[in-house]
Amino acid sequence: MTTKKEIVDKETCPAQALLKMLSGKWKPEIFRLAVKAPLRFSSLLRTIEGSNKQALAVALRELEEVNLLKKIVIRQKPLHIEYNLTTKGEALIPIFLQLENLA
Amino acid sequence: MTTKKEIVDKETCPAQALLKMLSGKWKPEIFRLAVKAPLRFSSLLRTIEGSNKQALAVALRELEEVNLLKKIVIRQKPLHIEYNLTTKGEALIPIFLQLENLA
DNA sequence: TTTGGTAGTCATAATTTTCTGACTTATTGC
DNA sequence: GCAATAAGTCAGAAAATTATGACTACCAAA
Repeated sequence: MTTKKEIVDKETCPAQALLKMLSGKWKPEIFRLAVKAPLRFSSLLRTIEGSNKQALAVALRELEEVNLLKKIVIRQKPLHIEYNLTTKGEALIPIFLQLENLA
Repeated sequence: MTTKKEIVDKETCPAQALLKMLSGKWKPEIFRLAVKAPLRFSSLLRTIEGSNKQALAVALRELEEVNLLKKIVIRQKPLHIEYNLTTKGEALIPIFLQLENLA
């Protein structure tokens, strides 16, 4: 059974881990857009107002490192790269949706 | 029925709101400790290694502002102030616990 | 009305994050 | 090989966040 103990155990606390994974100015927004559709670097740059290449590159890399996004290289006319939610990323969606019901 | 649409709607996105409410160096840890027991300023200062008055004061005020903590003034021998989770704060616990099951 | 304890505030300094703009790599088609 | 396009990297500058240490507010008991 799951108890309050777990949320209180510093080393394992999953909430702290999640907050860390999604910390930073752009990661939440990138994750949110990834729920909608696969991401492309250049369109992300156009879509996310006020962002810049460096910011997005770092955020995408970090989201990849924590296994929320996966990078897919598509060898085509001009090089294409797509970022998709991983299984772990998808698993967050129903949890986040529950936040709807908070006052 | 709850759909992906909601997590994708920028203005209302509850996940973004939550991440914002708990952003910053100390807020996650303060929230975590508040799950265990009511908080007192001075003991928090002793407990959270590396923190300082300013940091904690700001974090506590912000957690209060978003209605995750409530402040209770206890008029006693020396002034006492307690911070407790609000109903909204309590409501987050079961949601956070589900994060246990993520890879 | 002074003392002692808790709970802070405030201005400034240090640190961390983020931004800007120039430069690099990779691939395809000519 | 050379140009064009996508996807970046990098160093230095700017901005935002966090830390430090001195100071203040409040209350109760003596």
